[in-house]
Amino acid sequence: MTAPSRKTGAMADDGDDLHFCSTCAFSAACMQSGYDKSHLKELHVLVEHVGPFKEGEHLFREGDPFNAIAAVRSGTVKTYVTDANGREQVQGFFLPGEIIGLNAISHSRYPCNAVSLDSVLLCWFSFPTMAALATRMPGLQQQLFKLLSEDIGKAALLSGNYSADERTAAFLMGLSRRYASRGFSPNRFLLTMSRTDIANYLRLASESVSRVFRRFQDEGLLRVDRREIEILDRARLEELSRSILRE
Amino acid sequence: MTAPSRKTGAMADDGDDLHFCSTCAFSAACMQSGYDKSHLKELHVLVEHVGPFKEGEHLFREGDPFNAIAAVRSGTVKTYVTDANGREQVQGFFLPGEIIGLNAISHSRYPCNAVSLDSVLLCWFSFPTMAALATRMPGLQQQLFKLLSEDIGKAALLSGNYSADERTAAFLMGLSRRYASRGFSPNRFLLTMSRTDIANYLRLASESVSRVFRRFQDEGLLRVDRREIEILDRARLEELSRSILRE
DNA sequence: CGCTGGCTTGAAGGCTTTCAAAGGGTGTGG
DNA sequence: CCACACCCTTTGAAAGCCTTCAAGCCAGCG
Repeated sequence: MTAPSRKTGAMADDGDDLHFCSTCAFSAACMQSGYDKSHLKELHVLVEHVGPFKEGEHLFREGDPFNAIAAVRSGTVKTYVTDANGREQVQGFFLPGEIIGLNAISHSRYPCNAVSLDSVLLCWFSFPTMAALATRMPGLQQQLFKLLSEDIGKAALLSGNYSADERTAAFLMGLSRRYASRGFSPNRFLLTMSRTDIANYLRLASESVSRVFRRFQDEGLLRVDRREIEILDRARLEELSRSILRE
Repeated sequence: MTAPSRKTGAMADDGDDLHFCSTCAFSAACMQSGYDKSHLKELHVLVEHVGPFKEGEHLFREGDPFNAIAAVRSGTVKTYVTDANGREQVQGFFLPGEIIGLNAISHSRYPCNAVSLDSVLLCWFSFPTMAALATRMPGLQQQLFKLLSEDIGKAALLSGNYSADERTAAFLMGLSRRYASRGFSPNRFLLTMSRTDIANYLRLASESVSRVFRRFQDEGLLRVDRREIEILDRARLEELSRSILRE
């Protein structure tokens, strides 16, 4: 699967008039044959390219009226809620090609905050428009069902009572796989989030994340230099994360 | 919202030829006006009533080919997976009117086991058929999106690092509300699952569940007699579960 | 050069688990 | 109808893992 023709500059990799970014979660629905150009065009027309958002800028906040889902085009997005004690609970990190806002469909408002961790570009899809189009494009409907269903499973993953080691390993292997599927190295990547963010996501104290990283490094599983990660013993990390990722 | 006409006997409360059980999660899509009888009939025709399943009987197992979702008509269903260490991880309990199998849509196979905790009757919906019908019934499509989206949120609820007290309180208040919405007493109900099941769901040791129940009783929050629960201090339990249930 | 904020490291404490054993229903067989 | 066994549940005590608290470290930056 080769990338579509690209433009250069800040708004790059947004595909041309009749093609979508190859990394987008909707690409399967868009690029498959069987639909005529008019359908493709309809889907394309409902996309609104927005950004760039600067680091720390919010894409939406809890309680904002919901009307659209978003595909990350570049950068990383963190979603989170603030609990009764004022503590931040990170719900997820979204890499390019991944979809934000699916958990808002059942409400009329976004149930969480979304903030950019670096420079972020988005494709914004009006959800009512997309749902209407889905009634005429079974492939699109199917893709939406699939994305929604996947997120149910993802949310269940970290709910187990796993050890700090298992959680951390699963987090790293998860990132590794997702980067790999975008064509990046699975064994060397940069963490775009802080230790605190990772800890809030894994439901650990940030000190615990530090300690696990340190120990993983001492045991030769990986190399950590600030936010730079290198996987050294993939097999062992897979083993540790097996119970969470269910391969 | 009154119940539809009912029959007596084992297969009771399945509605008549043109009405669905009023407690079913699809009732909103079915009973709303705006659809003519033929649509209702189509939806009704794709339903297959099955059961009763006896306690401990499996509705499906992890790895079984997926082709249908199910609405619980009566009884309680538990879904679970077995992790790498052979430990059971309970994913959820499903009361009458609730839908099982939504997390299977993204796979071709069920990603978990489903077992009945008591005598269970089901409405079985062929998912391909339902999806096809949804392209002609926007209300049905919307309802499916909504149910899927809700489940994402539900799965995220218990993933926080909450205390045993908060988890237990949230579990009880959650059950209370769900029973209440079905027309049962919110303050007195029977637990259909064992302490072990509750513990596996809440990610606690079963001993911890016992201890919390005991302490809640000593503090006058509730009365526990084996599987019989009576809520005595609803305000305090709501308070405890607030951070999980988010109001 | 010193400040700031994120990260790391150490030690003490707490909540939950684990291990162990007793209690109490339920069902079966005598 | 009673006795016994089985299993779920409850209770107690010790251990473990992670958190909390506290302080030091390091890179980036004004």
